[in-house]
Amino acid sequence: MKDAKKKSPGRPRSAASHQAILKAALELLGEVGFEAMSIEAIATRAGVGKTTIYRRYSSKDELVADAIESIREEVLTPDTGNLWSDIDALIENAAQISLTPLGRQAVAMIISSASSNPGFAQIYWKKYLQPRRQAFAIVIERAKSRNEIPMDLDSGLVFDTMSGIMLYTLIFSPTESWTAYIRRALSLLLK
Amino acid sequence: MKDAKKKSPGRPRSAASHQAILKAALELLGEVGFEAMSIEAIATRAGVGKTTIYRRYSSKDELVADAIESIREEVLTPDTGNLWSDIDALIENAAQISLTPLGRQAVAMIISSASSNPGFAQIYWKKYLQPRRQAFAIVIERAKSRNEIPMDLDSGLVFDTMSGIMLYTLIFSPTESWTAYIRRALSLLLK
DNA sequence: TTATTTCGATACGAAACAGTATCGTAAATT
DNA sequence: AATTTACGATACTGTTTCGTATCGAAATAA
Repeated sequence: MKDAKKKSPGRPRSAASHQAILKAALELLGEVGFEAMSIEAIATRAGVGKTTIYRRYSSKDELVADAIESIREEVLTPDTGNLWSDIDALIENAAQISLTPLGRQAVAMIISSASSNPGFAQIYWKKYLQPRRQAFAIVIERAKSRNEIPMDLDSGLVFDTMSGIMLYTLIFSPTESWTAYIRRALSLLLK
Repeated sequence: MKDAKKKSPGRPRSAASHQAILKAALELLGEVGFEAMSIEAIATRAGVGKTTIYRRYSSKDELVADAIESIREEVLTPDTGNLWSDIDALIENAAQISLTPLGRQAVAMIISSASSNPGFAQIYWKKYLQPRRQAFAIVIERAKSRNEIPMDLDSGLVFDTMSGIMLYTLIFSPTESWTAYIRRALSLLLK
């Protein structure tokens, strides 16, 4: 990737502008949502000409997909030696990512595009959820080897259920704290 | 409601037009989504003047909220004498409501408006989810009295978790059938 | 009948954006 | 130095939608 150094002549694309565009896009996504954000607004906020955006992306979908991609956090695979400590770490991590206007908007965008543009949900699944699902499987496997949970537990199913309750409580906030409620749901699954 | 008969003079509002507006709004919501649907498009499809819509609603939010409200299905409270038969009925019912473009769009709309307009999620919660949550509690209570499940099971938590996995699999379809996957998740919760 | 209100249709101004083109300048390769 | 490409700025056309206003016709109450 990076090895494909500068070969062609001419002024190279500005990395600074590129970053500014992605940053502005993410800010606006969190503030006004996907549909309401215009290319012009992104350009203005980024301090960049519209041309500079159109030179890189041919559609808003493309731009936003790239912007979301750019904030991919590293996948967490806690290993504290205790299942519930591991899980608490995962929940805490998820809270930091999801409980923001941007996180909510990203989720909303994925859902609304899921029916009209199934490919987008697929990308999100593959790039974001799948790695976390596998990391979760490792945590579960370790717990199995410590005899903390039954050997035949389907880690994928547990992960999906956990993701589901996280998503649900993202929209309909529980009366108790988000992390506590998630924890309680998981204890139901893993007891 | 209906008893508030015609009192004021003048031509009454056309019930037929009203229905046509709601129908057109729902169709468009399912086809193009909330943001992309215009008042003009709704009016055209309903065979109605824009004026007729603006006379009833002052914003698209208001119109769509009313349209969604109008399709409220009756709340199901199965009582087959067996917990899993009851649950299967509930899952089947949920599948018929949710697994449509319209259902998906409605969910997407609720989520995306949840961050900018928390009131909308509240309305949905109160009018749609809350009654179902209570109906589910009744089903669970009956199962408790039949000793099918532990007495201290938190039916609300189970309902929320079930709703969560339904929501999640609405977006990221499982490899096996939707209803089967939901059933499997529930068996994890209730075993 | 008369007054009142809604009906669908149409026109209108205002605003927001999309997407393209052009411009003079800046930064790179050859 | 010459060439090539990207830069930000600006202007422009075209489209879409909003929200309001106006119209003659229709429906209803007093």
